[in-house]
Amino acid sequence: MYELFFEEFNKKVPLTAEEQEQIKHYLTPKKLRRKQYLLQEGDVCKFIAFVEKGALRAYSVDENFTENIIQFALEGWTISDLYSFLTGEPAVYNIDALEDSELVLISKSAHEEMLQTIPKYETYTRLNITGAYLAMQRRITTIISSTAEERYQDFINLYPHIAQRVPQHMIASYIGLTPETLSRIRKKLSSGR
Amino acid sequence: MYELFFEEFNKKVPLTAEEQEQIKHYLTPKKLRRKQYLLQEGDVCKFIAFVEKGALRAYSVDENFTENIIQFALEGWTISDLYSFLTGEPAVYNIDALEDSELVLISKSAHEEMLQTIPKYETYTRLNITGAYLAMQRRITTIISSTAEERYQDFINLYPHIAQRVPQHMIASYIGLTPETLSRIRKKLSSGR
DNA sequence: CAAATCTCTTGATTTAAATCAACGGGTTTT
DNA sequence: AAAACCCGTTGATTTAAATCAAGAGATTTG
Repeated sequence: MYELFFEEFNKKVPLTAEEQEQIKHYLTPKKLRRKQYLLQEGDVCKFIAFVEKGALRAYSVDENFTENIIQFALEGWTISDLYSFLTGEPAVYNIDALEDSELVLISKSAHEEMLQTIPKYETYTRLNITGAYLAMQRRITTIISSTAEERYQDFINLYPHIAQRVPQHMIASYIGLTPETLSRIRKKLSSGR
Repeated sequence: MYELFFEEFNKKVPLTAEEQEQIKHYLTPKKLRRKQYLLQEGDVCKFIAFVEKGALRAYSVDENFTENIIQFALEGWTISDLYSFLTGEPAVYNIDALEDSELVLISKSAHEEMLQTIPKYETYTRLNITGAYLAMQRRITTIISSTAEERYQDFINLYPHIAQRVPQHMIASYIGLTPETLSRIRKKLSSGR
């Protein structure tokens, strides 16, 4: 249990066996069926979820019932409405499972206690958030300065594994396009380039 | 010296007088004239800069010599090409001063040594990057799901002080518009709403 | 297994924003 | 103080992407 979680943790900050045991006590496993919610808009986000298996997404829904995909999380990734988690404000995102999934949950109290008592957990947290920040900065740069076609290419290069598992219209949303536009871009790319 | 830096630090993580002294040894002051570069694309970013006074921007320049503004930093904010700083890769951004500015620089070695030896510095770093991450997520959400007009309104609400000090065409770039489009949006907003 | 729901595609049309171009007022710069 | 540059505005035109609409396979669900 928690194999992948600790594999990823050790990649960032190597742990002794004892430290690993200590951290285990703060973790909670959770299984989620496809289409089940982990979090709904308006609820307070009470955990950070690490994906051991499966795939999730975070998204908002606007006035016209259009879904805006904010984030995907496959195996080895972490997902949460971090703003809600940190501030206690109601979540602005929904998070649900795109496939049957297995998660490792870190509750708010577990998170805070580990930050206070396990220095390596703070380092782990810092490295995680730093990585997420850099990925997001890249995403903004791409969105602001690239055409639709370039954005799609960039996405495919960066996340080929996501492209294979996730419906196309969600990818369209993630890169800020309508499904129709993405369909046409793909057609163009596949045919005469 | 370093008044604002420590004011902001203490807001996030309260320091004793001794800790403050200890940290001071790792800091370097730097003055920058308007239009001077702090960092040029291609150089390795060797510091994190905290703005005591003045205003800076980070931006890239594309094939058509168009500037893409990635970030503004006024008093109390931090600016850097974090990817370059952390990995040692050449910077993809330029950073220069929009006004005569006074900075506090933290070199890479100072940063790493403080992370190792001063737990409160790691906490400070974690909180900083977390805040930057949340701000960036908000920015992405706005860009992906809002019209040009909404993006501008959002910017004005969030950063009224930047809007007052920075040329309009840079704000246009920051929110992903051409200067002409922003000019027209402003006209529309100021007249008949 | 039939119905319902998803998902992607294609076509026609509209629309928001970019592009191209020119101008006038400011502000540096020399 | 003249020249050069920077900045915002406005107009005409183009273009990329959105919207509206319909249909055809897949897949899920009852």
